[in-house]
Formats: sequence, structure tokens, C-alpha cells
Amino acid sequence: MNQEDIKQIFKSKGIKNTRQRQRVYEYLIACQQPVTADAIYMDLARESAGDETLNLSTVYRILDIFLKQKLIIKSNLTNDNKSTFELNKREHRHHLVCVKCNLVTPITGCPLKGYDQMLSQSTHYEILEHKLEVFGVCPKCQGHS
Amino acid sequence: MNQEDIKQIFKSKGIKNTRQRQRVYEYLIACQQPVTADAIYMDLARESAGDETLNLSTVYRILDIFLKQKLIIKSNLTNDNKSTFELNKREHRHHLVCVKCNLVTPITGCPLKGYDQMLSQSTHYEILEHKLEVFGVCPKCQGHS
DNA sequence: GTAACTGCAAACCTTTTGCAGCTTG
DNA sequence: CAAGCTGCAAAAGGTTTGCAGTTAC
Repeated sequence: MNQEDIKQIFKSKGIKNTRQRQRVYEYLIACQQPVTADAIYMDLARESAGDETLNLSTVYRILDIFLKQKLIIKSNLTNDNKSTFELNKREHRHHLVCVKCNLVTPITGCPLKGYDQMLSQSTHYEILEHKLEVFGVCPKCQGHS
Repeated sequence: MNQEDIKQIFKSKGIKNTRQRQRVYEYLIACQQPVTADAIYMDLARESAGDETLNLSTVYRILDIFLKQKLIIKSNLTNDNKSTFELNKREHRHHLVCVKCNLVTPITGCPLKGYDQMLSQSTHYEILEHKLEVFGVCPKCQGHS
């Protein structure tokens, strides 16, 4: 996906195209993982050359806009009071999180297919979505106790 | 469960028995739901008579201790950057959250029985736990759009 | 009596906001 | 050109910490 493609996505969502928004969106495409606002800011600030400035509050404002247009998803994966953001792939995704190194791996397939519907019948809720995250120790961290 | 029972629980965990800790623990038993530190503080402060003071930072410190002794569980159910705490019943629990009124209802039974083991085999992770939360609109909030 | 706990106030950290200047369409 | 975006600094809100006084064992 190149800059022109991203521009088109923004256009279709009524989002004005700016250098900062391009960069944040490119970053989210590249990292393929839930990330914090601060991580986006730090990484992009680091790789900035000269006048390519980017402010943390701008990152938050951009993330808000992306959220409102449902380009991204917000969640609180860890318990450290930081929100994480990731691209909203249409496919419904879950993650496996390593509690030692914090590596986040997408899980292929949803084990809850059909469950939402069943739950809707038994509770009379209108089910909108579910969040599932699995926690464990990744192969690399096993043994390095 | 009376005060003496709670005292015994504290003793078994090496937690010194104080008035504040008793009150927070009683509160968690009574509310049977994930609650924020602030909610605990507000409710207990309101019902405090005379010298029964309780400080918000004390609530946080008590929750930290309960967490370390695994008496409670911490999570980030909502996206508003507040942590919630609930008693750690040994049975593994999930919740149904109404996105309109924030009502939290426990779900009976875990739809992921056996899934962890399967995932462990396919990923070579040592699976420790999973968190599942389902979001929807409760019967009362439906229609009141 | 002593180690540990609590209240208070201040610090800390993430996130939000007001405003002046700049950019995009 | 006008509307809207960005940077900066300051504020806001949740959580943590230092310290002096109090309490539990």
C-alpha cells in the first residue's frame, strides 16, 4: 500500500490528508500489532529528519479521528494503564500475549464462532462484539526463568 | 462471611488486619462486580461515620496487596483508562458488558474450555489464562436509542 | 515496642485541551 | 481564502510515592 492508496482511504472517510496522518497510518500498517500512542510518537520522532516534526498530542488527535472512522481499534491489552491501537482489519482478530516479553501474536481463527448468537438468545442482549486475549509464556521465554 | 472469616483469610495470606482492609474486602464481597478504585473509595467514604476515615491512596495500596496475594483480579474492562478490580473467585469468569449503561453481568460457563490446550499445542506457548469480555446492549437499553 | 499501615499532599504518567500559527483543498 | 490541522504548553484525570503520625501484633 503506497501513499496514494492511503490518500484514497482518507478521502473515502472524509479525513483531510496531512503528512502526519500519512505517517501514523503507514506506521500502523507496518507494525501489524497493537501499539501505544507513545510508541508511535517515539518511533516516528526518532526517524524524523529535519522539519518532519510530530507532536504526541497530534498523535492522540489523529488516533481519535481514525477511531471515529473505524480505521483502527483501541484496547487495553496490558494492565499498565496504557491504551493500545491497531489497524482495524475487517477480519475479527484475537491475540496471544507473552507475559514475560510482551510479544503480541495474532491468533488465527476465532474460537467463539456461533457463541455470540447463542449468548444473545440466552441473555436477550444485542451482542455487538467480544474481546478475547490469551496470556502465556512464549517458547523463547520458557526456561529463561 | 463475617469479619472473623475475613481476618482468617488475611492471616493465611500474611496480610495484617486493619479496619480499612476489612472494609475494602467486605465491599468487594458485597458488590460482586468489577469496580474502580474510585468507586470503592466514594462508596466507603460516603458511608463512613465520624472517625472511620479512608483515603483513596490507601484504597490503591490495599488493592495492590490484595492483587499480590491473588485475592482479587485487575482488568481494564472499559476504554476509559480506569482499572477495575473484583474478587478472585476460583471459578474462571467472563462478563457481558452493556455498552450503554455499563452494566456488567457474569457469564455462566466458559465457552473456551479445551481451547487453551489446543492453542498451546499449535503455538508452543505455555498458556496461563485468557480474558474474554462480550459487549452488547442489554434488554433495558434496547429501544431507548 | 517495632514494623507496618494510613492520611495527606505532592509527584507522576497518560491523555486531553486552549490557543496561535500554519497547511490543505 | 477558509476551514481545519499542528505544535506547544498547560490542564486534567487516574495512579503512585514520600513522609510524619498512628496502629496492629
